[in-house]
Amino acid sequence: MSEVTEQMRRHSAAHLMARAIQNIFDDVQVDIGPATDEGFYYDFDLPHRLSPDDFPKIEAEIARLIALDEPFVRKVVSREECAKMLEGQHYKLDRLSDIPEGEDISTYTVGDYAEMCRGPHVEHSKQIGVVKLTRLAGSYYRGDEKNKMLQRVYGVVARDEAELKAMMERIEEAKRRDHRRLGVELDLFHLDPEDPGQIFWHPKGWSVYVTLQDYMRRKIVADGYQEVNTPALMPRSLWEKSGHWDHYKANMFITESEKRIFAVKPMNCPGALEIFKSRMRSYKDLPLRLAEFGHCARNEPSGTLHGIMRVRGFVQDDAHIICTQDQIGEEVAKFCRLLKDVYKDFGFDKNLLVKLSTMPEDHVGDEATWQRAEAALAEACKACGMDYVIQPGEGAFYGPKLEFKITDALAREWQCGTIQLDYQLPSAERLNAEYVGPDGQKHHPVMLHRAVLGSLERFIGILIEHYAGAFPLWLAPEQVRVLPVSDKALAYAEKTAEALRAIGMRVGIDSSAEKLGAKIRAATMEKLPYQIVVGPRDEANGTLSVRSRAEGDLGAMTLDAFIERVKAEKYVL
RNA sequence: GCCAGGUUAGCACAAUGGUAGUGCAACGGUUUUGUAAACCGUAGGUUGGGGGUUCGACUCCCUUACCUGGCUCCA
Repeated sequence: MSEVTEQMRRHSAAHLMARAIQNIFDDVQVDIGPATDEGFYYDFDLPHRLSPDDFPKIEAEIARLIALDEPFVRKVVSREECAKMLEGQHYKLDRLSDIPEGEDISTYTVGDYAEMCRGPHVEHSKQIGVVKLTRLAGSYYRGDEKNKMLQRVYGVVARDEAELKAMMERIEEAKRRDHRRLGVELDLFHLDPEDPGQIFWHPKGWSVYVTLQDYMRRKIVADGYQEVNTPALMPRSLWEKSGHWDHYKANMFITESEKRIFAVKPMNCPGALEIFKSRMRSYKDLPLRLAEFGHCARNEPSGTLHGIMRVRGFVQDDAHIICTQDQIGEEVAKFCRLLKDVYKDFGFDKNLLVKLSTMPEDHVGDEATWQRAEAALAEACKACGMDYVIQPGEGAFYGPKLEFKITDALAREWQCGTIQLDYQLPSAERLNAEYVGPDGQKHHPVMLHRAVLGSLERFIGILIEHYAGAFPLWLAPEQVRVLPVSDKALAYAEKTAEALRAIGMRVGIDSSAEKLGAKIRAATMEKLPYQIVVGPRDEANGTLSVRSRAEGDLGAMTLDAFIERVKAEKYVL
């Protein structure tokens, strides 16, 4: 028999949990319970409202079932036999009807408990190990919010108590990296419960923000973009023409002035097209790459908000490329090169997940155009050596897209970069953007919506967790702090700080009355890249005593030597 | 928005129906300090908001806002 995989153990644990819950509670309807990357879950519908207080009882029952060490027995059955077995389990029966005619229907039986399941499973229940339930959640049947919400129980599986403990410690470590926690500890930003989803950036957090933004600005200017800025508040008439009023109104913040309705922009694209339309455009102007760090507001449902990663007010490193149909391929490839170049600077180029979303059922435009567009996206990925997975039918109704995803400290995926093809917005039905072609006729251009970092807010959230708050030198809000050993060294400390500020470094001085040890501890807790200790001895020798976050005490060196060091480390990227 | 669980001082947490505490941070004083926490003192709260039960509520019930974990959605 084949080896027992982690997936098999998790999936088998899910079966035993379903059995345990049915043993304990009455009138349990079971849905499905797959293994996940982390553990497993199972969805139930039962009159009893499950709570974490129920976990010990359920875990004990699962442990009892595991200890019985019963075999998991697979059997191929007829549709009728399976339906008979599932009598009264209407979610399961509904799932049974999904299985195409002619396909094998298998069941797994363990002890007195049988379930329709594709498998595979462990051979004996003891192979599962230790099961711990971790959390409880609601989940719509078949993932559709129109359906009933079921109760989902999540759990993890470990070989033994020691491995379980190690798993729990990993979760604790991830929590320590959580950007919401570090954001407060490092005094980067705060969120006000009275103003949900809006970020108050503190001096240090804003330093990271503008440093990142300036970096991105240099990158895009070098790549042929021009930066623009468009109004935050735009009139209803514009949103009606763009289609947002019909399709996006629920997510827009709407306001009124002198009987006219305005909306805070949820996207920058109409603004970019207004600029394009402000004068007659020639095919010689294309591609036109208009970048905008525009502040957008989206009224996201309260349940979706998450720290600074999912908010209601944010800025994307947004740009709109207005081009001809023929230019799409080259523009997408150019974008992918830029994205890869940028991600490399953060170490995100390696485990990057690229998703290509193709034509949905509900779409505009003919299929041939869609196919060409999808091919252009796929081609661009290949040209840059990026693997991608296809998400069939997940594209926007106006065009296919590429999404670039990064994983946070708690293993959640976040979409950062994206490039979306849009045939709709520039069309006559929408904002009616036109250029004069070589034939002297007017044509509608194609629009590419794209962002490399996604929203700056989300990207910074990911960076905080990625670096565990220890920003690389170029991004650190305070790159160096000078620590005078006492007031007597204060003048020399100030002179040193001035010299470093003169080369554009962000420098602080700890002039508090604390002892040196306490100053070092404080700077260390704040994760500063460099600390420079100065005292009478340094002043006499004309040196600095340097401490690096990565390497500890580096001993005495001259100011010039330190400057050489930070230049080599690229204190500006 | 939906399901579940939370909300106690700036932060991290305690107090299971009977006088709201501890640590760090803050503030004041003393100490002038050489590589991860000097010492002493002070102040800080209508226990998220509102309502109810009770002689008495941080504690029990209802309601509301927000947060957390998922689901749906999404940068």
